[in-house]
Amino acid sequence: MRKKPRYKMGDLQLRIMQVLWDASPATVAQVHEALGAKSGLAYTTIATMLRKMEDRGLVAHETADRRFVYQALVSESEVSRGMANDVLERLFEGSLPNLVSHLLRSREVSPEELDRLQELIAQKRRAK
Amino acid sequence: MRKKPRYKMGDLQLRIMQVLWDASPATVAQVHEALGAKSGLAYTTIATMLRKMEDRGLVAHETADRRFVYQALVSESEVSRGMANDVLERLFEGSLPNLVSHLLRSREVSPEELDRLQELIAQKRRAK
DNA sequence: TCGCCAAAACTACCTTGGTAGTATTACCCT
DNA sequence: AGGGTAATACTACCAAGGTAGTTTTGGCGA
Repeated sequence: MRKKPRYKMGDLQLRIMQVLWDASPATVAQVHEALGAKSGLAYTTIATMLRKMEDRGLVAHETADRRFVYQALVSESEVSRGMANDVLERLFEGSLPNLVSHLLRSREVSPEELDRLQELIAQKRRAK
Repeated sequence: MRKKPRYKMGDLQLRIMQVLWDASPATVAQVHEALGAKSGLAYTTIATMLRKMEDRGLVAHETADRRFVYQALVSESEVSRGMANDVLERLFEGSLPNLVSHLLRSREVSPEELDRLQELIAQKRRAK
């Protein structure tokens, strides 16, 4: 059986996933294109990475027209949840307020963001 | 010169840092003790790891009484900030509300936590 | 049919984290 | 002084992420 693919991944892998998340099935060339511009990575680097990611169950490919078309197997949502929860557990004792408190102290937060946060809380409260 | 130590670290490294954060200067044995109980790691594993971490500038040691006494060089705060901001930037476009929204949807949040969150927002608003 | 070309396959190498065995050292006790 | 012992130093390995060159393959156009 397919084991749960670890949401944990490196930087390049995440960048690749992001490409796949918004340009759903994509060829190696397309992924390379989407990243390569600024990153200056070789085509083969992307191809190798995609193959490794397929081994880990993060993506899958099918062949079309003699070239591989890759597709994400894990959703952005799962990965985000995984990584966010990970930080939460590893550093903030699983407490969302602890995390938020830290972040409010250490970064700029616009009034609009505060509004949105407040709205989110209120909403959650209502949903309870 | 000593370059900015990357807050990014693996699991064991973080666990070791956590020990150092709350038992400030500690010998290898003490760190091992603090972790070893459940983890079953070899003494030398901890020693090796600490040496590697010293190379990366995460910790420093001095010798006392023929053994190394280690001390964290980066604060929990810095590391937390670093890792939290990292997730924020990499996955939530740097938007705290996006992160919170995601987390509120994907995990249990007690009423007390909601209270605390609300309080944090209000407080931040006042401080503005 | 033959060769070119693009894409995939294979191979290789480096770094870092993790894990630990073995060797060395140095102090202290008898 | 000699030996034991506890700590560090050294060495080795493995896995995964990252990076990319080289080889193979297969289809297509001349």
